This record gives sequence, C-alpha cells and structure tokens, in this order.
Amino acid sequence: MPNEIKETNTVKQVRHQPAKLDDVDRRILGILAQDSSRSYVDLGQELHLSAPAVHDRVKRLKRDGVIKATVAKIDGCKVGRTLLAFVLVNTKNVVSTKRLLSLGNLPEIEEMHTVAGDSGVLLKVRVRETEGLEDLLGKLQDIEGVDGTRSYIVLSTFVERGPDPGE
Amino acid sequence: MPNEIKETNTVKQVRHQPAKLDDVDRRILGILAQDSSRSYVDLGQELHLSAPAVHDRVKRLKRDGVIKATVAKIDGCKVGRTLLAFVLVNTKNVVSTKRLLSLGNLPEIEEMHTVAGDSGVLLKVRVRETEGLEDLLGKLQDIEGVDGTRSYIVLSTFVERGPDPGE
DNA sequence: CCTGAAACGCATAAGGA
DNA sequence: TCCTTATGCGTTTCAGG
Repeated sequence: MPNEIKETNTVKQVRHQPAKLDDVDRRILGILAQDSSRSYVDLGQELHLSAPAVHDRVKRLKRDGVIKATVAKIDGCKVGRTLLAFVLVNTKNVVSTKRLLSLGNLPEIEEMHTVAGDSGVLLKVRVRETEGLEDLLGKLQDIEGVDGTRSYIVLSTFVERGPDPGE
Repeated sequence: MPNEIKETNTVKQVRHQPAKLDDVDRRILGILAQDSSRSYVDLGQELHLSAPAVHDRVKRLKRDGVIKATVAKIDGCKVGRTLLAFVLVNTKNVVSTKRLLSLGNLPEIEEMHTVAGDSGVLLKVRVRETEGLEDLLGKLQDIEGVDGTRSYIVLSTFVERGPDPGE
C-alpha cells in the first residue's frame, strides 16, 4: 500500500534533537546525499578509514534516523510528468485543512506542507500537462472550506537536492 | 567540488522525450523511489523475474536517465536545520534573476526554480533557526534588482517524495 | 572507535532459449 | 527480453587493540 497517508508519513516540524555528528559523519552524509551507491571501501579511501569503520558510522546514521532512506531519484519528464508547479491553497480553518491533507496520496503530489501565513497549505505537484494541473486544481477547489489557490508554474529548475549536512 | 552551480545542474523545463516504459519498469521505479537498497534477487521475486533481468532493466533506466541518481535522504532536523521555508523572490528583470541564481550554491538552499507569474524565483530553504532565514533574506535583498520576498514558514510536512512513475 | 581477516551474499558478465 | 550459470567484489561479521 504505497502512497498512503499514515501517521508515520507526517513529519511534524518539531525541534528534533539534532544528532551528535562529527566532521567525518557530515562528510559521509554529504557524499551519500549525492550518491548512495559508493562502496564502503571507496568511501574509506577518501576518508582515510577502513570499510568496516565507514560501515559502522553509516549504520549508526541510519539507526538514528539521520539517513531516513536511500532512494532512486527519478526524472519527472522521463516518466511523463513534464509540468512542475507549486500551489498555495487557502483554507478557511483547520477542518478544511484536514480535508485537504487527505488528498496527499494523489500521485501528482510530491510535497504537502502546512505553512504559516494566510495560505494554509503549500503543494509541490508534478503533472503530465497543463490539463493535469487543471484537474488537480479542480479537485482542490471542490473541497469544502478551500477558499482559493495560487499556482506557480516552474520554468526551469536550477537546484534540487536534499538538506546539506553542513558545518 | 560539491554544490557548485554548473551547466549540468540546470534542468530546463523543456519537454524531454518521455522514455518508453512498460508496466514492469514503472513498478521497479516505484519501488526504488522508496528504497533503492532492495536487492535484485528481492525485486525479482516480487516481480516474478530473475535477478539479472531486473538488473538489465535498472541498468537501462539509469542509462536513459530515468533514474538520475541514487541518494541518501537526510533528516534536516537531525543535522541541525530545524526550519523549513519557501521563499518567493520578486526580481525586476532577467539580469537580476541571473544574479540571484548565482546564490544557488548556498547550503541553505535546497531548491531553486524560476517560475511564471509575477514572482521570478522560488526557493526551498532549510535553515538552522529563524535567524538563519533572516540572514538569507538579507543576502537576497542585497541583490540589485530584487524587489522583495515573501516567505512561507513550514509548520508540518505531510508528504515529501519524488516523482510518481504513475500509470 | 578503529583495524584486519574471513565468510557470505549479491552484483554482474557470459551465453543461450 | 528473459533465463541459468559462474565468478569476483562488496558487504558484513568477528576477534582484537
């Protein structure tokens, strides 16, 4: 049952305890964030460490949830989703926001966040054509309590990556 | 030289030729988009295929650019970036947009898109604290030709994934 | 937390239906 | 495009510092 909204899909913007990370950990994260197929031997050479040492660290980073998963990055255009857009959705109240969130399993929706400010929900959506966006906006506006939407069609993407481990 | 803006980092929103994909390809993409660490033996059992057959398909999907990379998903909070926000940046003209794009290598910036509509650029940023956002907004507004910014602070994230291979 | 050695399983190539 | 077979490498475990 993929793409189903479960409790665990929700990532509350609470202040998690940041994990204790040293410089080597952050370098590992920086490398794996770009390419998780690198071998431990390979990483070990770059970091002047043995393969098992790297493995231990990666294992710990996964166990602590710093690395949430390793995933394949798919080209939206190549799978037929040629149009990327961000949609701000105004909702009247919390109840209508909840109704909106139940649409999170739609395959067009890549990201769904509640945001502060007048608009209640921000969506990142990837659709087949402008028609697909029209359909989606229709679904959104059918929801009771949804005041209106504001769409930003993406022309070009210049950066698209995960969090920087920094420091 | 990580996080450096290169030609290849730019993903123009041109209509790529969608790759020819059958149902099995899409199922593979769907699985690997969630967990790329699954073994070919494992995938083969789920798809009723031999491991090398799966491997051949994955190899082709990578060669054709459908799978752009396999990466580790990092928890922003766990690495100390507790505040997620989207920033719409109004730019006067194309020249100021270009100046803005040169900031793409800042570690706080996860996504940078040019968008249609009155606002020129949309940013997804992940910072340490509100202070970090303030710093970033300062940098943006220092750019000549940047009219103003509008920020949407994320309260909760309900969906965050890649493109759905669909069909 | 690390190293080094050793065992196991998987990725990968080859060849054929 | 798929299968089976076979091999080498990487992952993973373990003992030890």
